[in-house]
Amino acid sequence: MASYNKNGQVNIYDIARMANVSIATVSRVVNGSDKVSDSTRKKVLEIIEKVSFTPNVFARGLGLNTMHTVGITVPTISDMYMARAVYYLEKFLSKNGYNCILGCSGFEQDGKKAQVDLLLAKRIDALILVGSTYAGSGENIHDTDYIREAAKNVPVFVINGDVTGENVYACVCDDKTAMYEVTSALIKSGREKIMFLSDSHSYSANKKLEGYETALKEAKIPVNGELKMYVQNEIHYVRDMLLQYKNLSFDAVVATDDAIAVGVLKYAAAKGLSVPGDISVAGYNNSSMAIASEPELTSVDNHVEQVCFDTVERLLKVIRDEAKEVEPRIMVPCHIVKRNTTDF
Amino acid sequence: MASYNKNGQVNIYDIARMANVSIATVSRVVNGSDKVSDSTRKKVLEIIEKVSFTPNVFARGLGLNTMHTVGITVPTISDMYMARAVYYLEKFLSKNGYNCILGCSGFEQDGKKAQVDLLLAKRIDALILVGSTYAGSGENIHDTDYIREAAKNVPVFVINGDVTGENVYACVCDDKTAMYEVTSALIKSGREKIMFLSDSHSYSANKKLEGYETALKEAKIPVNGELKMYVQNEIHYVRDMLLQYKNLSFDAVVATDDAIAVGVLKYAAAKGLSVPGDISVAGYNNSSMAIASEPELTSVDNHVEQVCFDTVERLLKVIRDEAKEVEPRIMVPCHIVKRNTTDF
DNA sequence: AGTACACTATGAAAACATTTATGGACAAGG
DNA sequence: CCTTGTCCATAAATGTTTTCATAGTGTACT
Repeated sequence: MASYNKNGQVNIYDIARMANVSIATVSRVVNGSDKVSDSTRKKVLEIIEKVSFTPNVFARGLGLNTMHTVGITVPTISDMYMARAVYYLEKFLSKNGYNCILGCSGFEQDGKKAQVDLLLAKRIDALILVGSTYAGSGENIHDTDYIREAAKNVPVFVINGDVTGENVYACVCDDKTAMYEVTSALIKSGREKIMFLSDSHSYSANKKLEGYETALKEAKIPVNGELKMYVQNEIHYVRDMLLQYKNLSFDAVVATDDAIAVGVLKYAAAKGLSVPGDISVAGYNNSSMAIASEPELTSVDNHVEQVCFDTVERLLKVIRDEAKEVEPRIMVPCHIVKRNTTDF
Repeated sequence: MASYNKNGQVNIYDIARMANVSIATVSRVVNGSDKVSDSTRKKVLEIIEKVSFTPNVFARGLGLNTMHTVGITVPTISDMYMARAVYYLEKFLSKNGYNCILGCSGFEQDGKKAQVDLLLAKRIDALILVGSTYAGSGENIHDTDYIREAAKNVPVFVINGDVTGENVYACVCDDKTAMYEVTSALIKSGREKIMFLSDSHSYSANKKLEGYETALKEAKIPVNGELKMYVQNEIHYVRDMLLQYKNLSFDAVVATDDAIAVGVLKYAAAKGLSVPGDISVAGYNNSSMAIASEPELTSVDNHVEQVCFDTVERLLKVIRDEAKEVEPRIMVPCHIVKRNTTDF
């Protein structure tokens, strides 16, 4: 009985005709809003069910100027931390009726900007940027103007980044405190030559460095530049790099990611050093690698789930025009997961 | 100079007025199509650039009945294999002007169906389902009718699943051959009591089982049901489970995922068994765990990148109405990455 | 009882911003 | 003068939401 249009889909006119009502009434029924008599509502719903009518999102988007979609950009999803973040964001958002459109921007500034523009063109309701708001990995240059530019159109939520501005909100892990605590624990357990291995100059990485240095200073241990190194976030790269040094002397390592820490374990194994006896090692992110390695890795859990949950919660508030109630910046604590590569 | 409409956005009428042309001409310029004189095109483009006009996707979607979007469903993205798949799919699709809308369905049938319906309602141009088309993880029941139902609306592409039907296309890894080769290699290196550890009854897992059994039969080794076990895909679970058995005798293990294999390594370490001396172990998926473990894990690389690339390539063909040219089902070979947990 | 009034349920039509089919103006070539 | 081709404008079509208007119904006041 349903007459189909050019696209072969039932539309609101078909429903209206079949139910002997106007399209306005059908629309009201579909949107659950307003006052419609129970009998009419029932009649319309039955027909909608029978011909399985789904309102056209484009037309709806045109009318409402929104499609209940949020954009998520990550540098890459091929990284356990990012993957988990996307997983939780999607989970919480879809639970609230929002779809996620995903963009992997790469680590370059150009890619990120392009990705953001692409998402904005889709008329998303909000934008979430996960991590790495800095440009490049070796440079300390960063340009976040394009983010503030984007914020003129939609609220922007940054996870583990340091952008601020009108209509941009941030949620960060307290990486500084976590790294301070790890380093302090190592010092208390008798370590003095603690190496800091990082894979980037990102906001998070810099906070971790601050925590590390604060702990050293507090213990009156001079900060030794030679013990601070930037490496690729790759197990074998780290192992091989450390093996090249002849006169490197250290008795502990704090790393900004588990892969780096595992690289140190491989180095220790190659040199015949015992862990945590000769060298204590602490990783970061509490990834699956932390329990795959031998010995199993002490690591920092940065509560991705919590961060994502808080972000989505605030995002929904902002979208619902309760922006005054949401803080522009919140911080979530981390916690240390003690395993077998440290003796604290 | 630009006059803004209710939503504060420049529209095609504004451009038309400023350029002294009709909106049809602006549309033609924007879409690059048709014949427009160079002078007009230039004039219009300049104005578009100046006021940074972006066509409204909703209106465009309404007119074209497409928004250049494809839906991707995965059971979870919090799994390295899935995460990498999504990464590559997004990469190849966005390179071709398509956006991805992501849905994590969970492993339950209901969730999957709901997720698919949600995506269809968004009028996606195609749907990609990654892995696990089976229901549950312990049951062999599967209902793929909802997928064929979805295929009535959009082309469906299944990665590592066994659905077939009108308008559904599949791309699978040759897991059977890979597992056959791993098992054969273990047999040739002198192993006889080879255990098969799997985490699911998915299509892939079943293919792996077939390969395993084929290799045994070919070598005239009887298939021992006790050596075939289903476990959780979790390192410590596997270790603890194996430790519970008193009289379990095996000299090799093939696993359907690296995490399971690493669990076996942990078991061996706890029992004081040498790997690969006393027990040879082979993992699957060649994840980051494979090089994090000690010794490093022999594993199977199933070429996610290739699978995703092929899928997107065929998807684009189908969307461009070249469906006759694309095969409904293709298979991509895997390859074994030899490391230190096997002596072949 | 009659009238004014409020309120409910519903319909008509405008608005949303595009694409595209149709056809017209104009120029060039026979 | 007729034909052909190029460039472009007019208008229809796409499928909703929402504002405004109105018919109908019940209520209170005179």
